[in-house]
Order: sequence, then C-alpha cells, then structure tokens
Amino acid sequence: MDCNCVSDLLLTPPVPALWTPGIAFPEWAYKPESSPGSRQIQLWHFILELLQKEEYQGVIAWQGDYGEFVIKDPDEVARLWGIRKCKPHMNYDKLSRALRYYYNKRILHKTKGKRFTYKFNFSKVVLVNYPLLDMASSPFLLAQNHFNGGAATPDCSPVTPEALQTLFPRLPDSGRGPSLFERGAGAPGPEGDKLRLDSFPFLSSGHEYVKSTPHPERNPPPPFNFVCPEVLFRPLLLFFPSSASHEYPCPNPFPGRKVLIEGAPCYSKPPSLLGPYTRNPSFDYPWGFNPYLPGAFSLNNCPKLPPGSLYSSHFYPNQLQSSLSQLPHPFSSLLPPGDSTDRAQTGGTNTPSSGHPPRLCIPPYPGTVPLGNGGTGLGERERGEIGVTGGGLGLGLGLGLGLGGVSVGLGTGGGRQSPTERRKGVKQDPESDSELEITDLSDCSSDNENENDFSLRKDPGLGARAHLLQAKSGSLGAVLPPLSTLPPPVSPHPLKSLGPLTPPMSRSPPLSMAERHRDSETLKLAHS
DNA sequence: TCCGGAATTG
DNA sequence: CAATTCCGGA
Repeated sequence: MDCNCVSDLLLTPPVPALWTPGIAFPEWAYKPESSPGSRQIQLWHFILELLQKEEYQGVIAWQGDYGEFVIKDPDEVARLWGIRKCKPHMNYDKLSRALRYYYNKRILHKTKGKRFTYKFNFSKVVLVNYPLLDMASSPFLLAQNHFNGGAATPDCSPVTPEALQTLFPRLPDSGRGPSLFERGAGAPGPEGDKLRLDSFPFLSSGHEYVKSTPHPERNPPPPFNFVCPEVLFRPLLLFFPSSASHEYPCPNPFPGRKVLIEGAPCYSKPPSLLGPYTRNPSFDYPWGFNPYLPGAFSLNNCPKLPPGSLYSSHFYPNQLQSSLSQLPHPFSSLLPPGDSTDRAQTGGTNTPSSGHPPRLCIPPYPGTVPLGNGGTGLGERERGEIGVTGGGLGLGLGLGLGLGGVSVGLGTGGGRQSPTERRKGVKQDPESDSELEITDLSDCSSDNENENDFSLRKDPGLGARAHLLQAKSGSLGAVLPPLSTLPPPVSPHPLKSLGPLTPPMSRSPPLSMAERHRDSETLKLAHS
C-alpha cells in the first residue's frame, strides 16, 4: 500500500503565514500530536474538512437539512480517511462504524431513510468546542432550548434585548437593517422580544432554524429560552485559525513545503472579526481589506477547521485580551503594544493588508442554495459573512467582561464536481429527524446534564465546567446562514470605545473557574 | 444498508 | 480514548 499517509486534502495552497495567535495558545494547540486526548484528527473533523472543500463536493456534501450531509461516495471518503489515518484497509463499513459511535456522543446522527446521510449536531459541536469565555455565572442571554422547555433555570435569568444590545453595541437595534431583535407587535412580554435567530444561528437548533428561516412568516422562530452568554461568546473561537495542516500523522510528504512549523504556528488565515453588516463596499475597512467586496474571498480562503479547539480556559488568562488577541489587525492592535508586536512577528508574512479575514465554511443554507443546482443563480457561489462584535463591559449586566465576537462565513460550494463520482442517486427528501439543540454546558442550565456527553464526562458542580474546558475535542466550522439582513457598521473602530485593556495576559495566572464564577456572582449581586 | 456489541489498537 | 476490526443481526 502506498500509504504516504497524506491525502491531497488540506495540502492545498502552500499558504503563507498571515497571522499567528501569539501567546494565546499553548504549544500543543498547534501540535495535534501533542494535544490532549487523542491528539489526532478525529473523524468528524475530517468529515467537516471534506465538506468544506469544494473539490470534494462530489464525494461528500452538505445536503438536505441544516447540518446534514451526504456521503456521495462512501468508498472514496473511506479511502481518504484511510489515507489520512494511515489505515490502508479502511472502508466505509469501518468508517461508518466510527460514525455510529458519534451517535451516542451526539456529534452526529443518522438521517433515517436517506442513504449515507448523516447530520451534524452543530449546536453541540460548536458549544462544546468553543468554550472561550466563561460567563456561566453571568447569564443573560437567551435562546431556544429544547431541553429546558423554555423555563429559566435558577442560574440563568432572562435578559432583555436591551441587555443584549448593551453587550453587542454594534448590533444596532434600529437603523437600516432589521434589528437583532424582533419586537412583537404586542406588548412586551415573554413573546414580545425575540432574538433574530438568523443572526445567531448557532444559538438555535439547526432544525428549527432551517424550518423557520425560509418562511419566517409561516414558521417564526420559536420564542427564546435562556442561554448563558457564554453560548454567545464561545463561537468566538471560531476565529481560531486552522492548524489542520499540522495534522498529518506522517512525516511531511511535501519536501520543500512548509507544512508544520513547530512552535511557530503558521496559519493560513488570520482570525476574523467581520462586521455583522450588509455588504458595504464603500465601507473603509481600517486594515485595507473589505471582506464584502466581490472577490475578497476565494474559496481557498475558507479556513480550515481548527483541530482540537477545545482550549482550556487557562489559555485565556484574560478573557477580553485573549479575545482581542484572536482578532485581526485593527482589533488585535488594541492590545498592549508588546502583545501585538510579538504576535505580528511570529507569523512571518503577517501584514495586515494582506491578511484576509478567515472564512468559515458552513453548510449551505438549504433554503437558499439547493445542492446540485448546476450553478444557476445562487448556486454558483453565494457567500455571506456574519460578524458580531461586542464592546463595552456589560456594565448594566454585571458582566465581568464584555467583548464578544463572532465571525462566520458561509460557503456553499456550488456545483463543482468531485474527484470521484462513482456512487450517485442519493435521494433527497424533506424528512429529518433532527434533534439539534442548544446545549448549554454551563452552570446556566442544569437540565442538560445528560446532553453534555460530548465524549466528556460532566462532573457535578463546578468541576464539570473545568472538566469541559479541559477536555480535548475537536472543533468545527461555523454554522451560520447568510447574514444579509444586518445593517452596516456604525464605526470602523467599534472597539475603540473600549477603555484601556488589561495588561498583557502573558503570565498572569488565570482565574480558576470557581474564582471567576465567584467574581461574576459578586458582580451580579452588586448590580442587582 | 444500517446497527451496535466485542475485542483490539496505538 | 477514538477509533479499527470483525461480525451477527435487522
């Protein structure tokens, strides 16, 4: 067997280092072999990687319901997987066995009745894998949650749209675009304010998102539930650049090509903080790059998925700062000078002007991009980005921190044909047994304990969170729909209003979960 | 085609 | 621990 152990996958462009995260990550974060846990690419990572690459559209592709994908060519997928894992005898039977193990972990589930069709539980994946900010004790966000029946848990109080607006001042509640909130016609009340779930699809279940968005008037998103703010913040880690190219289990098969720089991570994409706004070509992006300009992104700009992205909290001694350190130039430069300079230099060709915001490929928005439409209309390539930045310190909310960012790209991957197209005829039917849910792993909700088994064990009490944050796991791309409904930015420097940031986080001892919990509790009390 | 148990692997 | 391998059963 010619197991050179490398598929062509992910070896695509010999991308230059555009950005490095600086000190925000521990060494192992860039070295999959040294990451905690399995330290090797996980199958679902791999699946997502394939899904993200248009050249594999004929092998595996998003199709059907939100998060649903079809393995069009099981043998080829198995072959690629076998190559990646140096398992020359891999076949679909074995691969599917591995996929079946994901059922229990709720990473995947099978779409019954559809051959080779599975569905990601993105909510789970995203939330579990992006515990960037520990704000469990400062609950105020809402989202639907199938598992608590809409009831606020004792630890999680409801929040008003105004509160959220405070946290995300750049999300206008009025102006050119629809508000982040849709205020019901009736009097304010439980049903009066609804977050636009299409603005935060990761907060909603894929199932309902899909069903509600295409025809909101007929299928309005369900009313809110309560979700701890960390849910909203966690996706910040979606910015994380990929180190997928580090993941080759075998020696660099590309002599002369830089594949892995140990200790000096080489990322193909900078993290992104795109505004949650409509495309506005005239908008003057301070770093000289307008992500909304046509051609700003190529498909290759789609960042690979970060492999083990479950970075434990101690990587972020200072959450705000850590968040900023993930951001592209204009934002990261808000960091104290030492910080940003260090970071700027580790990356080599790290020039702000050349740094393209990363893109996160996500499943196509079914209502918009039917697969295999042959490139008609939207099918060709309709991309969208959503970004959410939040400034302010959540003053009225008792929040211990106040920066959140979300950036997501939508990659639909049009109708390109795949390397192989041996097996065809996967039917598409509207049936879906989606069980996607908002899973809040924080203390915020105590109802989801048995839903937290993302191959993790939840210990009772605060230990559970620490456990989660320590756990190793994978990550995945964002799951966001086109964000064409958000209004343009108000200011190119939304974060400038932030006061001086805390000193370099570098070696400051991180707060423990419990400590932060206490702090937040204290703040809450102080503000209540 | 899909499922999940069981043993094994690295 | 996350598969891999094998397999009997639905």
